[in-house]
Amino acid sequence: MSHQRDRASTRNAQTGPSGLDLPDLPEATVARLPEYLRALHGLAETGLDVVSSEELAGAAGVNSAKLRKDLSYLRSSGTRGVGYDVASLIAKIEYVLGLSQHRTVALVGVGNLGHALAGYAGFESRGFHIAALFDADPRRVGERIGGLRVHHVDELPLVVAQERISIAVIATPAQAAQSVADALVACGVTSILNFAPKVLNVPDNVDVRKVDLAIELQILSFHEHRKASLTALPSTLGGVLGQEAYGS
Amino acid sequence: MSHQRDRASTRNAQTGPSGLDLPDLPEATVARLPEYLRALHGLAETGLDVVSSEELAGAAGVNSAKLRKDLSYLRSSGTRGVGYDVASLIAKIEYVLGLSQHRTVALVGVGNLGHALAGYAGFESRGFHIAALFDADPRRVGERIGGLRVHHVDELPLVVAQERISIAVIATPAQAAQSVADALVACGVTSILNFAPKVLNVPDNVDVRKVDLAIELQILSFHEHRKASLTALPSTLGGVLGQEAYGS
DNA sequence: AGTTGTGAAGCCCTTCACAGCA
DNA sequence: TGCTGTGAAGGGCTTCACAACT
Repeated sequence: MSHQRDRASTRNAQTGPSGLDLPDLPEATVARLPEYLRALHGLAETGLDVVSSEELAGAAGVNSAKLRKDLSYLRSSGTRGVGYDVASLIAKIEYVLGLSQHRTVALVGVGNLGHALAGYAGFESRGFHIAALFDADPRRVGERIGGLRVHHVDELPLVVAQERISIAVIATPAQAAQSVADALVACGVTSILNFAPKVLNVPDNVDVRKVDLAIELQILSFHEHRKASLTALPSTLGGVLGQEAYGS
Repeated sequence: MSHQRDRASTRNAQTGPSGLDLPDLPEATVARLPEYLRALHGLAETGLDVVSSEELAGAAGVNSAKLRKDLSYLRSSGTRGVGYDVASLIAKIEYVLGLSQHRTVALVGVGNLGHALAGYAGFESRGFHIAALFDADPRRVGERIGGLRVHHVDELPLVVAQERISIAVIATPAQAAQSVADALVACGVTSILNFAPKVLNVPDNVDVRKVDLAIELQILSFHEHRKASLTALPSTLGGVLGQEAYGS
């Protein structure tokens, strides 16, 4: 009965003692906020400081009604007739996503893929600090990658506690993934990004997101297959489908 | 007005001239078929040759009603009172996903991430063959990665035609992604897997799927933030939430 | 007896269309 | 006048619960 990111809608607005005040966001909205954030940073760089829902939606690749509804959950503060203030919208989204503090991340498995993730600049620039690397292979332990020493997985409890890590990335082979997840959970890690092609079994208080590269290609393959079977049709409108021009 | 994987439900069942016969699948189902396939291969390796919806659903991390409904779209042929034949279900899903033929893939951008993707064994083992590598950096052109020579992007049209490539992976920096996508589309590529943190603008007949690693972490960060604000509550049931045991 | 296949109900999310406000 | 914020309608997906079948 694993759940693997199915839980919907965050619980009701809660006002914590520390002035915390997180609104009740649909999961679909949460998944889009990072896209808006990325688009906003792009717009901010161009010097723009107010943006309409139409513009921002365009930059984020969604439709504007959806964007407005999403932002409305953030006790949004656009100005009617004008638009949204770019800087304060960035601040609000970063706050909601918990990015006001840079978050430290552990990465387990520095093989082919893990090695690349360890060096991926996009993490540091977008709110995350990879603070520790681990591998089970003794030959890899001690290796230095981008200024970080690779620890043996046995050191997980120690390092995770020291660095106050709550998010981990698993980039191990499939057969090692579950035991690594168990170890991480035992150390108190409560969020896992899993690149191993394996369903992870974790307690309900732990969030797992998965990225399976082959699955993404297989989904595309399906659509290729479908498109091929459509164009192979004798004389339907199949051939014309999807040949419109594309916009700005 | 970009779309970026929004199109729903595949069009109605079409029986092509070549005996093709693709059912009308909800997009959500398409996205899960690869998970079932992965689970089935795992079960096949253990020697199992019939599996119930309950077992398979467990292995794939979904609930059994959903699995049965998904399979029912494939003019499914389970046997009531018994289960599904593993081998023939594998064959059927592979057929529907268009994996009966190995698909050739181009990879553009052999930097940090692209380099890792080029060497990722999971592609070859799950129906895909990376047939060509490209980069815009002249210093990288000519380099050999896993037996493949890196081409300059200018050679895209030539090589894509030669190798009959219809799927491409973009692993370039964000600012190069759109022009690479344009070039790919011009060569006739109709499916793109995009790792660059940038919304791509493509014609409607081209499918794009995106993987943004930082976004995945940001979504997890939100949940960390939320969990933290819950446990900070004075004395609600916040603390107890998600402390149940977890199953098989 | 056991498991699949599926109508029906419900939920979540998207989209529309416009009232409300600057 | 122009753009946001949102009620209401609509669509797709999930889940339930059981009839159908082996």
